[in-house]
Amino acid sequence: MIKHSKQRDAILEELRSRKDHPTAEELYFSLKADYPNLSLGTVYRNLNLLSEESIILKISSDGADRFDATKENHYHFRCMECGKISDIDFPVIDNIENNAQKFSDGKIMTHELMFVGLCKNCL
Amino acid sequence: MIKHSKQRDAILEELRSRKDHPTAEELYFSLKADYPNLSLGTVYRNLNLLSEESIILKISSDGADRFDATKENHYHFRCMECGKISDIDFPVIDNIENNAQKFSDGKIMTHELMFVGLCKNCL
DNA sequence: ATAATAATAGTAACAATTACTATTATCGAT
DNA sequence: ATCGATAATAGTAATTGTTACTATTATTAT
Repeated sequence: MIKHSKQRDAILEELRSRKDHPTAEELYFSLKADYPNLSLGTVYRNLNLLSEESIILKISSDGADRFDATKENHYHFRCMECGKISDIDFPVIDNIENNAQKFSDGKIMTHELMFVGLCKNCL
Repeated sequence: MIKHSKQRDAILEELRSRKDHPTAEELYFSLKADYPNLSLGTVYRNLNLLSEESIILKISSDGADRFDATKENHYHFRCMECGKISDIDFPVIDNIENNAQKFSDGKIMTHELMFVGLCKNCL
């Protein structure tokens, strides 16, 4: 049975308020101001819990995992220099999972598209 | 100046001989039979070196990074249950980087497409 | 063959994440 | 509202994946 917690609410709210895709540690430091005795483990535990529930998205990349509060599928851009990940407004490719299904003997359920290059800052 | 090494050759050869996408540790144990005093650090160092040279591809995912000897762009399938990554023979989407470029203020250089679901084994 | 130096093995250090444990907060039943 | 059961937390320790360090070995140009 899952109980409410102020910390979890705050973590989700903070993540939703940001358009970047922060790491657990970045969220932790942002929240530390309002919740001085928040624990980093709590941030990790809740982010994992929320991503298991598909309420948020976990993005694995070089270095620390990043998190994204947007639930509808959308695509990302990663800077190969600084590692920052941002959304890209490229329209989601319709039906691609059905098309890909014929090439797989597993069951395709979703897809992730990452564009990679150099961000404005690093150029 | 870059010098030859038996270890590097063996690592690349082993990676090329496999159609899965092993982790550094998996490669290390495979090679250990033929190179009993191979060091895990050597495997990591060479895999990083080879991926910086774009001779191989590093795939970051949940848990340990995985490596792929195929240089031309192609797509992958990740099992959300066991984490294994395999190739999928879906045709590479032509021109997608140019199309995406208009949605980005950075410089898009490549793209990565990952299908996610359940593999045959885990179904 | 020699000298310069890149690469290695082995180990220590590090960073990101998870596990553990005693305490606290939540929530349903009274 | 209080109580009891237990989920969640804070704080810390442990684990995992990876990189850094150092003395030794291997490679290559001369």
